[in-house]
Amino acid sequence: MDAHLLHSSQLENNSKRDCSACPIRHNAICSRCQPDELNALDQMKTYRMFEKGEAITHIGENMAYVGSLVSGVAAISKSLEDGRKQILGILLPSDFVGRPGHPVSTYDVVAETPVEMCRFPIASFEKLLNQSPALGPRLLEKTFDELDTAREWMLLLGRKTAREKLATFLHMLAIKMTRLHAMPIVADIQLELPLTRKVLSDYLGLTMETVSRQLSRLSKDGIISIKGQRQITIHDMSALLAETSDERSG
Amino acid sequence: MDAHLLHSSQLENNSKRDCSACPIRHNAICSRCQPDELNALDQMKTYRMFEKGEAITHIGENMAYVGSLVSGVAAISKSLEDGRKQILGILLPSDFVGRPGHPVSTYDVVAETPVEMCRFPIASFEKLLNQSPALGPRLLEKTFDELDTAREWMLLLGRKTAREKLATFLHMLAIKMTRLHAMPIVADIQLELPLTRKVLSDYLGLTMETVSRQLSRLSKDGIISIKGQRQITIHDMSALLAETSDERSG
DNA sequence: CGTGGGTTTGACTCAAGTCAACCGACGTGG
DNA sequence: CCACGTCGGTTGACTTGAGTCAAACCCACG
Repeated sequence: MDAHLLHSSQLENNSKRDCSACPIRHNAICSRCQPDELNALDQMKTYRMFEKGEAITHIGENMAYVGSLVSGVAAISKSLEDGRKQILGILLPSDFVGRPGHPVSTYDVVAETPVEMCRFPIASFEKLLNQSPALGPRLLEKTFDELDTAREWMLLLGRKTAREKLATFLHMLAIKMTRLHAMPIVADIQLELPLTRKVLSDYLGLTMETVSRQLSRLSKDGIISIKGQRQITIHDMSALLAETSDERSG
Repeated sequence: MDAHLLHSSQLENNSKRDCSACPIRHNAICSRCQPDELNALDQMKTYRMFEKGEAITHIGENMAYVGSLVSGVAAISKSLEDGRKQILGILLPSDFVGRPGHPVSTYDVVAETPVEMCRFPIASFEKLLNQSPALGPRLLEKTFDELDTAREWMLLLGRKTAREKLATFLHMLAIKMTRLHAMPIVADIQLELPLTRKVLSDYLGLTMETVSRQLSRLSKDGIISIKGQRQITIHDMSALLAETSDERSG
């Protein structure tokens, strides 16, 4: 804890990582920026680490920063008064956090693994947003993408069975992984589950136990197999797709 | 009702309604436009009526237009292969339809009442979007608002009970109505349900029967009363809020 | 090798879905 | 003017999928 915090503050102090070497350079909010805009962002950026389980922001907080996730995984969530929790989105590297113009956060955002963020003071960012011709359109595009993802999930949460939810999640994860690693879609895709059963259940609107049971059933049915608690192999992508009940799969 | 339809089809033929007299002028995508931009929009706009039940767009369609809803109510939805349907959002006057830059629709959008739209050819609109300093930020703001709404609904769909869902819907509707009509929040708020039980069930991720039962129960519990099938009176807003289980209500 | 967090599995419960009958308002046509 | 059909809504009886509670399990780690 202390060691880690020390590490973060080191990063915070010395780091002026070169944007051109940035791993999320071509996908993040800055991806369309010309050298002059990139330079302006470079001036105002600072890096910050969040450890696993740490809150990046929480409901009602007045955010001083917006920014991009550089590495790690974070979850956006909301809860009911008795603690029932729903994960509203998973943030991956290059995803944007914060809403320019609305500094008060409407969500909890928590690091699910160690997370590194590239942050901009919200006021400075808003100012640049009003001038830059590249920043606004990119943010709009990213926001539309998030809206599409959220609505896809609404269909899952409102209308899919537990088995369909798991199948959809695994299928989506497999597609993301193969795209990311530019792998061919073949038989026996190997996945490393980045989430615990509990987190997964909060993402799918289920309980831990139901997630566990449905994974077992998919395994018994030969569609996937499970090694340990995090290694999943998909044997039959088209069978998995069929289990999602999505329109396009029929 | 008939008068309204007549009025609208007249509009379709002759219409070049003056933007300054437009009922959604101060809320729609154009709300921040200066006279010159407004003029450009005015040049490219056409009005179109959709009758109740008619598709405004459907999944996979290549949209020729984007635009604003001027009057009526429409529903955005997605379905599974066996017909299970989830409503992803309700469109009210001043709401925007379409995604500039992505002409292929990812949703079904259906008129739930007679709907009037103010439409812009998508290519022309995109061009203007790149030049106008007012259009982009407003669209971004509207998209963020929709994202917030969608995520609020994800919590409802994933984690709330049937009773909580109904309470949340009624509470939200009451807030909207009182805001819209600038009414004080007092006891006995009268609502006219704009949706059938079936549509409501597709919005809340329930069946028609469950919606009906929960409304009856809320009525028996004295929180609301139901006159006919569309007139609902809320007797106790704070009791209703308590039934939502939302964080802020506790 | 113990200890503990994450996970699996079983037995039971219950909220919501399914299936079906019925109700009541409305519009149409004999 | 009444009979009829339709459509949306309500209610009841029954079923079921997912939740709850609890015990056992399995590595991973110190």
